[in-house]
Amino acid sequence: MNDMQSRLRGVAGFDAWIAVARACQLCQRALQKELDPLGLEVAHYDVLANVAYEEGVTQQVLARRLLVAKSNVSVLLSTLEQRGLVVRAKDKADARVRRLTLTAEGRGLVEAAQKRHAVVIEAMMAPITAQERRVVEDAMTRVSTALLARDMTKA
Amino acid sequence: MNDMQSRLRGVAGFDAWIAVARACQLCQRALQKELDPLGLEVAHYDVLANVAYEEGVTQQVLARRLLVAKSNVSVLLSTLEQRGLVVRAKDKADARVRRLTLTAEGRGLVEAAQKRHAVVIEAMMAPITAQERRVVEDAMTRVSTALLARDMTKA
DNA sequence: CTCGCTTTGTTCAACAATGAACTATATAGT
DNA sequence: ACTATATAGTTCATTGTTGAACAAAGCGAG
Repeated sequence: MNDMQSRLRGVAGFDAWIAVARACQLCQRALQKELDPLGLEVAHYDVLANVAYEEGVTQQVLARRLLVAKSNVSVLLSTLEQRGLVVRAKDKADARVRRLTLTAEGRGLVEAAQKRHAVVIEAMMAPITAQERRVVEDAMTRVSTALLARDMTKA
Repeated sequence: MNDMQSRLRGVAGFDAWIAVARACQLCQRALQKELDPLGLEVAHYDVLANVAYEEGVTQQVLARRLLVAKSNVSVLLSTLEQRGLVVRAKDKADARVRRLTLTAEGRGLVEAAQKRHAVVIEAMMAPITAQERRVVEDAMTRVSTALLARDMTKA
């Protein structure tokens, strides 16, 4: 799916999709490279950035947002907690849920990471006009909706 | 990077990019689900589809196209060869390279898979106009170029 | 109250992808 | 020719991600 000139040439939108998938893959790598000096994996950064955005978020919500398995979130958070970047606090109302917050160190790191993330985004979006960005965002949002609507995403 | 409402709100193009990444992730899942009945992983399908497109392609070229490690291509092909879908033939001119071709069974399978792939692409692209598709393809191509140009992708 | 059913999070075994080290062939410079 | 360097492919140890099974806590209907 990443690829490729693999050819479904007849299918409308195929070439467009290949371009999207390719750009995505390359962006992932670029971001990883940018985060390397911070000793941060993209997966860890994703978690931190989301906790930064919404302090007190739960792991389930995080998993759904990031589109990763909740077991994975659990493991990622164990690491981040051990590194002293995140705190898992028991919710008072519901003893099942853990509310996630950043430590001061975590906040510092995520801010540094976001600066680097911004560099990547700006560099790769530079050749795209504001209008194009709007079209892309709009179109991709509808693609996601279409995929979710048909429930093409889960067993 | 997949995510998220994680917020670099100030950065132009960030939201657009999030939409792209999310759509990508969802598409990946949708395709996998569609290929499940054929007993085919997306990674294997990617390889088969590329060999179908260019018979006689080499593993290195394949790896570069698919943006995966060549060691991975090697393993994937071992599996596919054992399943009788692909043949690795020694090149006569250069004894290092293996030329890849599909068996009759491989061709049959990849055609079936492509039909299913087409279903996914068509479903998700349905709500996007032809003009939008052009904009998206064009924009994403430039994004890839920008990322490659700065060599933001490799150590 | 309590018997099911759902939800949150964890653990674990299986597996897929990676980078590094390696073999073997080929090519270029002297 | 001869060494050095580059390329094609494989192998292997490591790592990240997943799904299934699980424990613990809440919820809802009788």
